[in-house]
Amino acid sequence: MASKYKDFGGLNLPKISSEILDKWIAEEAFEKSVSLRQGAKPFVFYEGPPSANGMPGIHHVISRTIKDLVCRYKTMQGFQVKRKGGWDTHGLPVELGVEKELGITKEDIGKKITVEEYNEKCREAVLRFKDKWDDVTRKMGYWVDLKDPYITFKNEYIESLWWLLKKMYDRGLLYQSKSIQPYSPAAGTGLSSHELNQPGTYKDVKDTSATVMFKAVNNETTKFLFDAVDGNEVFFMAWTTTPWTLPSNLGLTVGPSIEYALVSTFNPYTQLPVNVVIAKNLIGKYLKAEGENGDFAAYNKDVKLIPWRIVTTFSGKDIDGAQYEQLLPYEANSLEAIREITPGANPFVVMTDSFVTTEDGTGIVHTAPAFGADDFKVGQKNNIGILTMVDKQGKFVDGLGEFSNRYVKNYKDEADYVDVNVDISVKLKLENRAFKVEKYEHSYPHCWRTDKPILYYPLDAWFIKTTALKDRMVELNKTIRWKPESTGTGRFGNWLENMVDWNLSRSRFWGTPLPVWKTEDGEEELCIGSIQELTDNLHEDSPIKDIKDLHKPYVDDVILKSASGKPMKRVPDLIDVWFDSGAMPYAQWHFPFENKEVFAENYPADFICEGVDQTRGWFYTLHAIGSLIKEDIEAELGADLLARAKEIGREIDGRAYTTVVSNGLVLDKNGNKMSKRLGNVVDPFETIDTYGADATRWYLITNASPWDNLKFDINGIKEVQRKFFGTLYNTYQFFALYANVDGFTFKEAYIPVSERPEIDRWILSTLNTLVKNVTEAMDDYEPTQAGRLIEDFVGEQLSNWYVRLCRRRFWKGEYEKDKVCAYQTLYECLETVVRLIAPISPFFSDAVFNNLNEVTGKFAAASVHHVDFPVANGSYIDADLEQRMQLAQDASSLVLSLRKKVNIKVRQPLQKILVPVLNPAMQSQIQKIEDLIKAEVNIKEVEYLFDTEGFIKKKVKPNFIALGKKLGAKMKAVSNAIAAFTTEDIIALERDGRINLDIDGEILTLDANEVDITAEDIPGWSVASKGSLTVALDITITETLKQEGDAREFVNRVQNIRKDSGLELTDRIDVLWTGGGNIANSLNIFKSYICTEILADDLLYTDELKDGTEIEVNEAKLNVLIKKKEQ
RNA sequence: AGAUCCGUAGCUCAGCCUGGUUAGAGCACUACACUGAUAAUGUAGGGGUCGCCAGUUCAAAUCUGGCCGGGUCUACCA
Repeated sequence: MASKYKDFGGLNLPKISSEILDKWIAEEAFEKSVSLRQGAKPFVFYEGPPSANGMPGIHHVISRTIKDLVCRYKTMQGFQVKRKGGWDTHGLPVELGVEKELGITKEDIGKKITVEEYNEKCREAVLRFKDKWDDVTRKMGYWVDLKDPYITFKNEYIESLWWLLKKMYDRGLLYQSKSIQPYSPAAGTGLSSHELNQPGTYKDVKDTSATVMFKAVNNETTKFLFDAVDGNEVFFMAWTTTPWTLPSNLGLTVGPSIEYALVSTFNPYTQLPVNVVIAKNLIGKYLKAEGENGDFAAYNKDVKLIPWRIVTTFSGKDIDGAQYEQLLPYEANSLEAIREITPGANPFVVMTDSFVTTEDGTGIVHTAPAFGADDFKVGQKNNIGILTMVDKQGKFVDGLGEFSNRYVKNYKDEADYVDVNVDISVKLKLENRAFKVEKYEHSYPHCWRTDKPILYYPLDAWFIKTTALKDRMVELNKTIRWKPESTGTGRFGNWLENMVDWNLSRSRFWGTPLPVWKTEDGEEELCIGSIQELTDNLHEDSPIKDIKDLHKPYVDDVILKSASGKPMKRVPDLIDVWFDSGAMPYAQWHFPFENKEVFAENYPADFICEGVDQTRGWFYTLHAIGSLIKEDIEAELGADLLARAKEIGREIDGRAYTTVVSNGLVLDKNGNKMSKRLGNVVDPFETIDTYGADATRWYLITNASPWDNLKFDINGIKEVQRKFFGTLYNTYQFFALYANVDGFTFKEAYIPVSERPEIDRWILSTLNTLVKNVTEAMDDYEPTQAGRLIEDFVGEQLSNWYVRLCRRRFWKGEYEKDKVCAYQTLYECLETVVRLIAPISPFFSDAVFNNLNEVTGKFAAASVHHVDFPVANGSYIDADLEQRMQLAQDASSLVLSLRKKVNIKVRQPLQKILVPVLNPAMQSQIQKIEDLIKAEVNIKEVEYLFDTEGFIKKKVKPNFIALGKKLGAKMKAVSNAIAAFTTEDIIALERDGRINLDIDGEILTLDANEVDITAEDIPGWSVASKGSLTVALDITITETLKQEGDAREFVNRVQNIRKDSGLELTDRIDVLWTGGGNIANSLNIFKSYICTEILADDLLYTDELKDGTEIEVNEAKLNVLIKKKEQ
């Protein structure tokens, strides 16, 4: 055990962190923090697996700080908190990274590079930055098990996923269907709705939009239109922001009850007279109101104002079934081609559907069934067929004339890309088929990885029928504690309400294979739920009999045998990577193949935390899988394990987690999102290395609630470092300095708090109030509040008041009871504070804790993270005491401000202050802290004024809270009456306890406790007041006071000389002085006082002094020489 | 378009749930002090139409409605 408290020798948080980190690693502090709680109730935390194929950013630090502080807090509260780390390893981010690195595209896989080699590359790439991640994890002080993480590409992990999928399959919750899916040509894969819902996918882009004219066919339905325009051409106008879908157009959709108009006008591009059909209230979007019924005859290309008139109006259902001529006929989209795909299809008709609105465009929707979910639906209903004139790489197919093989968007980043949408529009303009072409800004979804616009595309896909369990998911969500609550009820709740089935399949290479095998004719199908099942169903011709790796391409070589003996091949799809992470509660333990007991103890999670962007990501997939799989989990665990789980507080009800914290984004200091593009990304390593993990974490947590977006400003960290850690550091250093001098090691018996001085009892009361409040805040997952409370305590109460007022107790006098009280009290404060801050600030707290504990040995623990969180001792809390200390602080502040006003420095003693007391309780409160005030502001006495003669001028204000309820509407009048009170009125009110008021002829009785009476002024005195406290200062400086002031000034100068000369605190000195003029007398009178203060054995006047130091005391010049006495 | 959060001093934030006296802190700035904790500290000062407009109320930063601005998310939006 050390005998001295260690001197930090300067506040270097990064250095402290790295020393503590070394110590943790050497002592396996993390592992111990878990093993020490063996047998305790578990607090279950799930780590959302990051993908280690990119560098960690500062935004990863905030959620990990929250995760860490909660886990540390719960550990200190006595729970056992295992934290298994994890890595998300599959999916698009990895694949695209590899593609980029190898300079290949999806099409090259299997050609230029084998799938085997490609997947091997992915496997290598996926943990490329694992070291960096582990490094940031360690450096930021995030305790998570890095040695035994779950990794989603492991066979065991995949096997668990297969088990889950099989269970869903058996329940009919996994099915195949063709549907219009968001598809990323650049990535070559379909996207799920939650991938589409990643932040940043919807972007405002300017696209070429075209309002095009479909030429109507004159028949029974449209006859009334043609008749109205004397048999001239009639066009249906439709608007599109995706002209590339026009070759795939097969229909037009109108709203059945929308009012349409047939308008005669001119085509602005060709100046030809045209008759167009458009929703009546959208005419204004295309034609100026002033042009209505304009002069048709005078129109030519130089006339700006196009004349138009409404020929007739009708409703959408009137043109239901109307036919039109194909807009862009080519070989590939001919009627024959259409009917080859969809026999009996009847395209190019006008249909009705309720999804049509008149908010945009023309009220007539160009319908290409392949490229929109609504289009597909309405197209199927009306059997118009389906045309997919764009291939999976995002380019037009052959047989589309000049547009064949052109990319519909710039998917290849071609420098000389010419927008085919513009070319289509130009062509239509020339053909008198375009009415308006313009750039249109709208928000359009983009692939979350490639940043390229997605398109909607008909795909075969496998779905999980989440909608079947919607009610359960909604109900369960109501029992999950969300921080902040609104994310759960609002963002997540709404999402659940509007859920669609989970599009699970992905046509990529590196991922968990969908474990479904089919016969070639598609008649027989088998879903595999384990490796055992796979081997049990092997076909004798299967080239692979003993599978080593469940990934492609090996898994695709496995041929299974159907019930009827036919060979079965696996469907080519992989599954959504979000299923990987959403299944981690089960797969991390290789459940149910292994670890059933461990799983039972660790399901569901008590707490998870990720960024708000995970709401529709991980939070959703965890919740969905949990809800879907509940019965299977119960069945698998069996009654015994379920009962055991319940004993330790685990309840399996379908929830995968019971509390979820979703933190906001980290923005740059100007409030912009951090992005590589803007170059405003903050490097966590740099930040942590420069300012230390403690200051960084403290800043991230206390600056704003975690769910508010954080404007990250490095100056904020500097401030935290200086104000909070600097103050705490100083307080510790102060303690260590004197405790080392006096040899305080807490070996004396604990002095009962009741026997300690008032100020000790006060700080301990405040400390325990703090503990109580911090515990409440932490229990409520409000670390920001907890941190701010601690900051206030350390900065204001402990350092700035307790230590400042108590300094003399530490350096003066003998080592006796009062001093021991002071040491014990300050020690307890420090030790408690470091335990309170340990969850947020794990390094510095541990350093201070160790420094303290190594001397006192009060805890048999090597780390603050192995001890218990402080528990508030209610018997220490004394509200009266805290209140009167507040009075003392206020009174001192008032006196200091008065001194400032009259320019009398604090070192100059003054005789007294006057405090008017309004009631005996107030006097008694102040009397108890009188000595503190006197010492703090350097005055001799406090005089209480009981005003019965009207000496004190008083002010009265209504107590609005009390009176408001009673008076209601009369409040204003009464308030005015009170404001007009004379001093006599107030005296009468105080004396009688009530007064009658005449309010508009009505007599009201006003009770004394319905008003607040304060002393406002003491005539002839300089006063200051705050709240009900008023203080007057006697500024008369008598000769004695002046002499004492001189003596104090002198002491101060000598102390400075002592310090400058490098004397130890305890060194004794002799002092020679000369000069002094009119203060010489003061020094003689206060000689013994001075000697005590400066530890001088003698203070001698001499006529002449060489080598002295010249000083000035209250304008008198002296020369002083101090001599250190040898011991 | 809908949901949600945010809008209070130059900056970062309290206060709002539960309406009530003169709306508070810290940072920054200015001035003056203080200095056996000194990479500290105190006092004072400037700086606010509490985003805007209505409503409820005796009383609104606080409650209600609407609007504006910003962020995030959702959306079949052609």
